[in-house]
Amino acid sequence: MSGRLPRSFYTRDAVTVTLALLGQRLVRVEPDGTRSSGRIVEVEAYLGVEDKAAHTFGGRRSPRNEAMYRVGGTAYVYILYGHHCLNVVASREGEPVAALVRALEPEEGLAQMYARRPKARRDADLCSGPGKLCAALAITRPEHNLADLVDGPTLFIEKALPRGVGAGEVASGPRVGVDYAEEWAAKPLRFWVRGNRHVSKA
DNA sequence: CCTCTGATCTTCT
DNA sequence: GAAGATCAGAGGG
Repeated sequence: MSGRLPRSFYTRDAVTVTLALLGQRLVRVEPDGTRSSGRIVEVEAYLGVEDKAAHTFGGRRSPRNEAMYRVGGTAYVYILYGHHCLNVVASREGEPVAALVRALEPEEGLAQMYARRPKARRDADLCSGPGKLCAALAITRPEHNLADLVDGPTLFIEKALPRGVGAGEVASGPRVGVDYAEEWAAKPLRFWVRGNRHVSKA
Protein backbone atom coordinates (compact mmCIF):
# COMPACT_ATOMS: atom_id res chain seq x y z
CA MET A 1 0.00 0.00 0.00
CA SER A 2 1.18 3.51 -0.68
CA GLY A 3 1.85 6.05 2.03
CA ARG A 4 0.45 9.45 2.64
CA LEU A 5 2.29 12.53 1.49
CA PRO A 6 4.22 13.95 4.48
CA ARG A 7 4.20 17.53 5.74
CA SER A 8 7.40 18.28 3.84
CA PHE A 9 5.57 17.69 0.57
CA TYR A 10 3.19 20.57 1.27
CA THR A 11 5.50 23.12 2.86
CA ARG A 12 7.24 23.95 -0.41
CA ASP A 13 6.36 26.87 -2.68
CA ALA A 14 2.87 26.94 -4.17
CA VAL A 15 3.61 26.23 -7.82
CA THR A 16 5.93 23.34 -6.91
CA VAL A 17 3.24 21.79 -4.72
CA THR A 18 0.53 22.38 -7.33
CA LEU A 19 2.53 20.62 -10.04
CA ALA A 20 3.58 17.80 -7.71
CA LEU A 21 -0.05 17.05 -6.88
CA LEU A 22 -0.69 15.85 -10.43
CA GLY A 23 -0.79 12.07 -10.43
CA GLN A 24 -1.22 11.71 -6.65
CA ARG A 25 -4.30 9.97 -5.19
CA LEU A 26 -6.92 11.96 -3.26
CA VAL A 27 -8.65 9.63 -0.79
CA ARG A 28 -11.91 9.97 1.15
CA VAL A 29 -12.60 7.44 3.91
CA GLU A 30 -16.12 6.92 5.33
CA PRO A 31 -16.71 6.28 9.02
CA ASP A 32 -17.24 2.60 8.14
CA GLY A 33 -13.87 2.46 6.39
CA THR A 34 -15.15 2.61 2.81
CA ARG A 35 -12.75 4.36 0.43
CA SER A 36 -13.47 6.62 -2.52
CA SER A 37 -10.47 7.93 -4.42
CA GLY A 38 -9.09 9.31 -7.63
CA ARG A 39 -5.86 10.35 -9.26
CA ILE A 40 -5.43 14.15 -9.45
CA VAL A 41 -5.35 15.19 -13.11
CA GLU A 42 -6.07 18.95 -13.02
CA VAL A 43 -5.02 21.70 -10.58
CA GLU A 44 -4.64 25.46 -10.32
CA ALA A 45 -2.26 27.57 -8.20
CA TYR A 46 -3.52 30.58 -6.21
CA LEU A 47 -0.75 32.85 -5.10
CA GLY A 48 -1.54 34.74 -1.93
CA VAL A 49 -2.03 38.45 -1.38
CA GLU A 50 -0.78 39.64 -4.79
CA ASP A 51 -2.95 37.34 -6.91
CA LYS A 52 -6.06 39.21 -7.99
CA ALA A 53 -7.90 35.95 -8.60
CA ALA A 54 -7.22 34.62 -5.07
CA HIS A 55 -9.57 34.94 -2.11
CA THR A 56 -6.63 36.32 -0.15
CA PHE A 57 -5.90 39.17 -2.59
CA GLY A 58 -4.87 42.32 -0.77
CA GLY A 59 -4.33 40.45 2.47
CA ARG A 60 -8.02 40.32 3.30
CA ARG A 61 -8.31 37.74 6.04
CA SER A 62 -11.77 36.51 7.02
CA PRO A 63 -13.50 33.50 8.53
CA ARG A 64 -14.03 32.21 5.02
CA ASN A 65 -10.36 32.14 3.94
CA GLU A 66 -8.78 31.44 7.33
CA ALA A 67 -7.58 28.01 6.20
CA MET A 68 -5.41 29.60 3.50
CA TYR A 69 -3.22 31.09 6.23
CA ARG A 70 -2.55 27.77 7.94
CA VAL A 71 0.43 25.49 7.44
CA GLY A 72 0.89 23.57 4.18
CA GLY A 73 -1.19 20.39 4.15
CA THR A 74 -4.35 22.06 5.48
CA ALA A 75 -7.59 21.76 3.46
CA TYR A 76 -9.40 24.93 2.42
CA VAL A 77 -12.99 24.12 1.40
CA TYR A 78 -15.35 26.90 0.30
CA ILE A 79 -18.74 27.10 -1.38
CA LEU A 80 -19.30 28.72 -4.76
CA TYR A 81 -22.67 28.88 -6.58
CA GLY A 82 -23.87 26.25 -4.17
CA HIS A 83 -20.99 23.82 -4.86
CA HIS A 84 -18.02 22.88 -2.66
CA CYS A 85 -14.45 23.35 -3.88
CA LEU A 86 -11.28 21.85 -2.36
CA ASN A 87 -7.91 23.59 -2.09
CA VAL A 88 -4.70 22.11 -0.75
CA VAL A 89 -2.85 24.79 1.21
CA ALA A 90 0.88 25.06 0.50
CA SER A 91 3.95 26.72 2.01
CA ARG A 92 4.31 27.84 5.61
CA GLU A 93 1.85 29.24 8.10
CA GLY A 94 0.99 32.88 7.35
CA GLU A 95 1.61 32.60 3.61
CA PRO A 96 -1.85 32.16 2.02
CA VAL A 97 -1.15 30.10 -1.11
CA ALA A 98 -2.89 26.95 -2.30
CA ALA A 99 -3.70 24.54 -5.10
CA LEU A 100 -7.31 24.17 -6.24
CA VAL A 101 -8.05 20.54 -7.12
CA ARG A 102 -10.11 20.72 -10.32
CA ALA A 103 -10.42 17.13 -11.53
CA LEU A 104 -9.76 13.50 -10.63
CA GLU A 105 -9.61 10.27 -12.57
CA PRO A 106 -11.82 8.01 -10.41
CA GLU A 107 -10.06 4.93 -9.01
CA GLU A 108 -11.87 3.46 -6.00
CA GLY A 109 -15.53 3.61 -4.97
CA LEU A 110 -17.07 4.32 -8.37
CA ALA A 111 -20.48 2.97 -7.33
CA GLN A 112 -20.56 5.30 -4.34
CA MET A 113 -19.58 8.23 -6.56
CA TYR A 114 -22.45 7.52 -8.94
CA ALA A 115 -24.80 7.37 -5.96
CA ARG A 116 -23.62 10.80 -4.82
CA ARG A 117 -23.79 12.26 -8.34
CA PRO A 118 -27.06 10.95 -9.79
CA LYS A 119 -26.73 13.17 -12.88
CA ALA A 120 -23.50 11.52 -14.00
CA ARG A 121 -23.88 9.27 -17.05
CA ARG A 122 -20.30 8.06 -17.42
CA ASP A 123 -17.02 7.96 -15.52
CA ALA A 124 -15.83 11.18 -17.12
CA ASP A 125 -18.78 13.05 -15.55
CA LEU A 126 -17.96 11.95 -11.99
CA CYS A 127 -15.01 14.14 -10.98
CA SER A 128 -14.37 16.44 -13.98
CA GLY A 129 -14.72 19.74 -12.10
CA PRO A 130 -14.01 21.15 -8.63
CA GLY A 131 -17.64 20.97 -7.51
CA LYS A 132 -18.19 17.55 -9.03
CA LEU A 133 -15.26 15.88 -7.30
CA CYS A 134 -16.28 17.27 -3.91
CA ALA A 135 -19.77 15.87 -4.40
CA ALA A 136 -18.40 12.50 -5.58
CA LEU A 137 -16.11 12.18 -2.54
CA ALA A 138 -18.56 13.86 -0.11
CA ILE A 139 -16.11 16.65 0.70
CA THR A 140 -17.91 19.47 2.53
CA ARG A 141 -16.96 22.68 4.24
CA PRO A 142 -18.43 21.72 7.64
CA GLU A 143 -16.53 18.44 7.70
CA HIS A 144 -13.30 19.24 5.86
CA ASN A 145 -12.47 22.95 5.94
CA LEU A 146 -9.35 23.35 8.13
CA ALA A 147 -8.79 19.58 8.13
CA ASP A 148 -5.18 18.42 8.17
CA LEU A 149 -4.44 16.23 5.15
CA VAL A 150 -1.26 14.91 6.81
CA ASP A 151 -2.92 13.50 9.94
CA GLY A 152 -6.68 13.68 9.37
CA PRO A 153 -8.81 10.51 9.42
CA THR A 154 -11.24 11.05 6.52
CA LEU A 155 -9.41 13.01 3.82
CA PHE A 156 -5.80 12.70 2.70
CA ILE A 157 -3.50 12.30 -0.30
CA GLU A 158 -1.46 9.20 -1.07
CA LYS A 159 1.71 9.14 -3.06
CA ALA A 160 1.06 7.44 -6.38
CA LEU A 161 3.55 4.69 -7.12
CA PRO A 162 5.86 4.18 -8.78
CA ARG A 163 5.88 7.86 -9.67
CA GLY A 164 3.69 10.85 -10.36
CA VAL A 165 3.39 12.52 -13.73
CA GLY A 166 6.31 13.21 -16.05
CA ALA A 167 7.01 16.79 -17.13
CA GLY A 168 6.22 15.86 -20.71
CA GLU A 169 2.68 14.85 -19.76
CA VAL A 170 1.78 18.19 -18.20
CA ALA A 171 -0.04 20.95 -20.08
CA SER A 172 -0.65 24.47 -18.73
CA GLY A 173 -2.89 27.45 -19.45
CA PRO A 174 -4.92 30.27 -17.88
CA ARG A 175 -7.07 29.46 -14.85
CA VAL A 176 -10.80 28.92 -15.34
CA GLY A 177 -13.36 31.58 -14.42
CA VAL A 178 -10.97 34.36 -13.42
CA ASP A 179 -11.34 36.72 -16.39
CA TYR A 180 -11.96 39.59 -13.96
CA ALA A 181 -8.44 39.26 -12.51
CA GLU A 182 -6.74 41.58 -15.00
CA GLU A 183 -3.05 40.74 -15.51
CA TRP A 184 -3.43 37.66 -13.31
CA ALA A 185 -6.12 36.20 -15.56
CA ALA A 186 -3.71 35.25 -18.34
CA LYS A 187 -0.95 33.69 -16.25
CA PRO A 188 -0.53 29.95 -16.96
CA LEU A 189 -1.34 28.70 -13.45
CA ARG A 190 -3.68 25.88 -14.47
CA PHE A 191 -1.99 22.51 -15.00
CA TRP A 192 -3.45 19.24 -16.23
CA VAL A 193 -2.44 15.83 -17.51
CA ARG A 194 -2.36 16.15 -21.26
CA GLY A 195 -4.95 14.07 -23.04
CA ASN A 196 -6.67 12.82 -19.89
CA ARG A 197 -10.42 12.63 -20.48
CA HIS A 198 -11.29 13.51 -16.87
CA VAL A 199 -10.03 17.11 -16.98
CA SER A 200 -12.79 19.75 -16.78
CA LYS A 201 -11.90 21.15 -20.19
CA ALA A 202 -9.15 20.56 -22.71
C1' DC B 1 -18.63 18.44 -30.23
C1' DC B 2 -19.55 23.39 -28.95
C1' DT B 3 -21.63 27.80 -26.90
C1' DC B 4 -25.06 29.94 -24.16
C1' DT B 5 -28.11 30.49 -20.22
C1' DG B 6 -30.56 29.79 -15.77
C1' DA B 7 -30.14 27.93 -11.09
C1' DT B 8 -27.82 28.24 -7.02
C1' DC B 9 -26.27 30.19 -2.22
C1' DT B 10 -22.45 31.87 0.65
C1' DT B 11 -19.73 35.83 1.58
C1' DC B 12 -18.74 40.43 2.18
C1' DT B 13 -20.18 45.33 1.19
C1' DG C 1 -27.61 43.71 -2.85
C1' DA C 2 -24.00 42.03 -5.91
C1' DA C 3 -20.47 39.02 -7.21
C1' DG C 4 -18.50 34.83 -8.06
C1' DA C 5 -12.09 29.62 -8.39
C1' DT C 6 -19.64 26.13 -10.94
C1' DC C 7 -23.02 22.77 -12.95
C1' DA C 8 -26.42 20.96 -16.06
C1' DG C 9 -29.47 21.29 -19.74
C1' DA C 10 -30.84 23.17 -24.23
C1' DG C 11 -29.98 24.12 -28.83
C1' DG C 12 -27.09 24.26 -32.99
C1' DG C 13 -23.25 22.07 -36.09
